[in-house]
Amino acid sequence: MPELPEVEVVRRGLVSWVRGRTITSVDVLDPRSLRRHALGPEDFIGNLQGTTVDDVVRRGKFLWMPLREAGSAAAAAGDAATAVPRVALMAHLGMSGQLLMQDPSVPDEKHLKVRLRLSPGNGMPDQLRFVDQRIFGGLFVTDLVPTDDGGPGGLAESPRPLIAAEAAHIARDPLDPAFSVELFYSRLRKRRTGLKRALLDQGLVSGIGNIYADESLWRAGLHYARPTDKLRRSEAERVITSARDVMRDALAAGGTSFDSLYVNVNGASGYFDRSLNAYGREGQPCTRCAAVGINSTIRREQFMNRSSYTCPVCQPRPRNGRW
DNA sequence: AACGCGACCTGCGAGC
DNA sequence: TGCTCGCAGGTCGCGT
Repeated sequence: MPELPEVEVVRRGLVSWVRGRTITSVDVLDPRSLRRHALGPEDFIGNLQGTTVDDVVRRGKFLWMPLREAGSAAAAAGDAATAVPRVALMAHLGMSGQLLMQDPSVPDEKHLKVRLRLSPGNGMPDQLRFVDQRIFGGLFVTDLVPTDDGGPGGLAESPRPLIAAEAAHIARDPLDPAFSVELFYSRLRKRRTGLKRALLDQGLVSGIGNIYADESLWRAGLHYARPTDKLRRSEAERVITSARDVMRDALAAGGTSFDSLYVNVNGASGYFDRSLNAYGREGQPCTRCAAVGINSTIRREQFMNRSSYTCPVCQPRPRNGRW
């Protein structure tokens, strides 16, 4: 479930099932899914067993669960205020990762990689399973670190002062209430690259992948090759507003899924694929052009070794000297 | 800096 | 029935 809306669908599903539950045991069925956990499966398992899931947090496409240690001094003293989680179970879904809540009676999925057994929870499923066909995703335990990514024009970190270390290098995403267009624009203007490459750069704005980059650019009526250092402030604002709108709409539809690989924690697919205007629509009419009687078809081009979909009429390619 | 690649993987459909 | 090829919602790290 790759881009932001799909990861957020998972986060929302997960939080009601796992918050407050204790991880009783862990099965690592394929250590390749722990590639980013440097100390290996035993360490991974040891770090998780006996901890309690405090929350489920997301930034961009990274998802993590801050963990409370059962045996910590603060917890033993009953001092909830100081029992602040210091570590988190991090998940990145990559291209094909899934987090599924399953009853123990459900047979193992073909690509089941890691199984977490949880303390009993009022009839809720007792297993959290990480399933990943292509193994580009993974799980690992990491520290929670303070981050200062407000910067000029940025806002102070309000809801979550701590960020999982491996997600500290990425920027806020457009659905983050503290996302700053001002900061985005000032960073964007310093880049000398094309707009789509910038949108896909998680250090500049996170959560946007190939689908939502194309959809955001289409909504904003901007071409992917528009040079970032010459972009107008109004255009930068428009593409971010478009990204936010399209991702909110996608979220409301349960995300985008073309097949059973992209499902929520209960295994259900979203239906935003029906609302896509550019991505995957090669040869089909541009809906915006059609609405005003213009005949235009969506074009597919290779860009950054992947497909880009644009309308040649309402997203004109930049020409030298213009813009 | 920025970019172009290859690496990491499995599976599916198209075409022969 | 096979085979090869191209393609897929991502990220990281290496060269230049």
